Amino acid sequence: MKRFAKVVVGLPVEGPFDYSIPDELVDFAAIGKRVWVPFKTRELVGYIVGLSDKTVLKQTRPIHSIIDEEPILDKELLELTKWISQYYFCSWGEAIQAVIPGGLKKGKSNIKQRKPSAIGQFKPTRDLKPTVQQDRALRAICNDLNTNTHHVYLLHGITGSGKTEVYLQAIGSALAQGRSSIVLVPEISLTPQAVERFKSRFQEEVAILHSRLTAGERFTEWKKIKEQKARIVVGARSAIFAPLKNIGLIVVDEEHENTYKQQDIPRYHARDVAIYRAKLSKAVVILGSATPSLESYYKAEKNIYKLARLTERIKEKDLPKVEIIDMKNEYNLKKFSIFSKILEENVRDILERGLQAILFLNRRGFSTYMHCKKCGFVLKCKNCSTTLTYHFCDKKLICHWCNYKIAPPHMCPECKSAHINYFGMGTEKVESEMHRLFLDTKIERMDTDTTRKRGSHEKILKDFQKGKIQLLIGTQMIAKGLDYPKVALVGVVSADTALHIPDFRSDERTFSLLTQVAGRAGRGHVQGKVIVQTYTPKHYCIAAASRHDYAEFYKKEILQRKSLKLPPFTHIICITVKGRNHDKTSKEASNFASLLRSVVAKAKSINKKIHITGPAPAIIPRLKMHYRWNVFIRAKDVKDARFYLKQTLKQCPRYSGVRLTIDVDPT
DNA sequence: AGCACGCCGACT
DNA sequence: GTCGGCGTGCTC
Repeated sequence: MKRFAKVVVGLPVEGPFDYSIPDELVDFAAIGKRVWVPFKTRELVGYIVGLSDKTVLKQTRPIHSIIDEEPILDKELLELTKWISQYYFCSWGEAIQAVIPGGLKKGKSNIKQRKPSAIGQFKPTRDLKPTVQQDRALRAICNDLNTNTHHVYLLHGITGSGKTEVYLQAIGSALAQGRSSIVLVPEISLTPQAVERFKSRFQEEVAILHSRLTAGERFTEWKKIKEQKARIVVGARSAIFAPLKNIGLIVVDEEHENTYKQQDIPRYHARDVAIYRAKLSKAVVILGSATPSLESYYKAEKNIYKLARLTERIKEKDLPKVEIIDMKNEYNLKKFSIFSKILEENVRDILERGLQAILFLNRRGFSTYMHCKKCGFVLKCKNCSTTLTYHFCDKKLICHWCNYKIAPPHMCPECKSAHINYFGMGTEKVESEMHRLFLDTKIERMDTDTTRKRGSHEKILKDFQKGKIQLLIGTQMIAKGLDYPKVALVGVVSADTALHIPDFRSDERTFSLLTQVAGRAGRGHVQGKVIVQTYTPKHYCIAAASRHDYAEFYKKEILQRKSLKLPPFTHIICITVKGRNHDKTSKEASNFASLLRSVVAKAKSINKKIHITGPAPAIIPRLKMHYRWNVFIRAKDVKDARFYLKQTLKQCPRYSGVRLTIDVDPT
């Protein structure tokens, strides 16, 4: 007779906790069900993760009630959440909270269901005849599906090479065997056009999950999946937790996107969770990208993943011509503008011809760096080669990785000119400058500020499609998914703003952003043109992107990562120390770092390669009245890094007035 | 996390 | 005298 239940709760406390099961509930208790339990002075929702006929405790409190008739979590999802809690340093209960729909966390057993709004009729489509390359990839994938073999495929395909058709046919094969599929897409590209391809092919079998669903809508989709009325799930990050049974295939589209990393607890990476979940159910994973992450491509090179390439564009259209403008030359023209002469002339020409243009700019004006307008030199850290950022409070340039500091120079260290200055600009500036230059043009800005309201995103795009907008200015979000035939020009106002973000992945992001942006021009019959403005035209990530050359970029970048001991050669864990008091926070951060160093030093007999850097101020050193300092651990094997961190956390005293947060594999 | 307990300073 | 500040400990 199982008289005790092991229960976890959605708080940052380790469990599980043992509760006794009252006689009248014994027959109904089951693993995966929610319960109401007394917890200290409160009553909380808990999750049963185990049943037992004994306990080591002298005294237990009873479960108050059992909420569910049927378990809401199966064995597989329980194992997955347990792994997440261990890997990402959160409690098991917190990991479970990420898996179930919002309303269920509050102990409700029935949420008012609502049908998601955009259900229309979808004209059925059939499989297209695959190209030779698509066919090669599909054969291998289907073979693994037939033999229940877990493999990860990296599908490296340039824009327009037909990755989606591969996904569709692989899903079809899985379905033919009665196995279900998950397709993860970045939130931003979950547009009606993208969803339509899946709905058209598989109709009612498809459930859609995204962040803009209301609680009722989400619950409707979740139930539909749980009751096996839909066996294909298309959704953003958290769709990886869809309650499907018998999963055969998981697709992670645009696998390099950092929106797959959740930025609050549990800080999981959906791509990595996907791979673990697939392992549990012997499923195939397809990671698709035109610009794969260094991590994934490296694993493909090492044969840990299988590489499948799509190098031909389906409609045989040429990739657009990319022109790089060296802004150093523009500066010598004396009169300074953020637009080069060539960009201005091209925009004018496009507008006169009645076509459309997109101007692209990365925001983040606040991380100011120093650069020389004459020779393009940018101040970097001598140890880490990350860009130094200017701090207004102590008037110094600081490295956010190792805390190296210098006073801002008055003269360029490279060319000795005095034209060295701070740099940073935003989309508003671009918009106002364009208004000044082209008075009667219909210009619209699209970024997180102008798309906060529900539906405004779609409205701007619709207006653009109808031609109500001639010139569209925006950030990341216009880089993806847009496919409008009248766009003949894409201008990148400053490739450098992305490049000089003080982060070791800034090169990678710049390359993929430029590659993606370049794919936006000339989708119709007009020949497209891309203009990229930069002070560093020779930088490999800009030069390689202009030639659409991933291999070239990868070759250079991977050497850099190797010499600096960065991913994929190491895993990083970032520990952030937060507190209200400036001195106390920095002091406790130092204390923590020293303790961590001593723990590692003591265990050095095993001679594992662990690198600890910091504390250094966080990129945003002061946020919401809290000071933030980072300590970084890097290790070849994450297990080692996790082990030493765990040891340190056990030993570390409760620092007064500060709080620690842990981010494994931060982005 | 969030709640109770406990130990010190400012006030009716 | 006691109200309330927040540092500390604990949750089956």
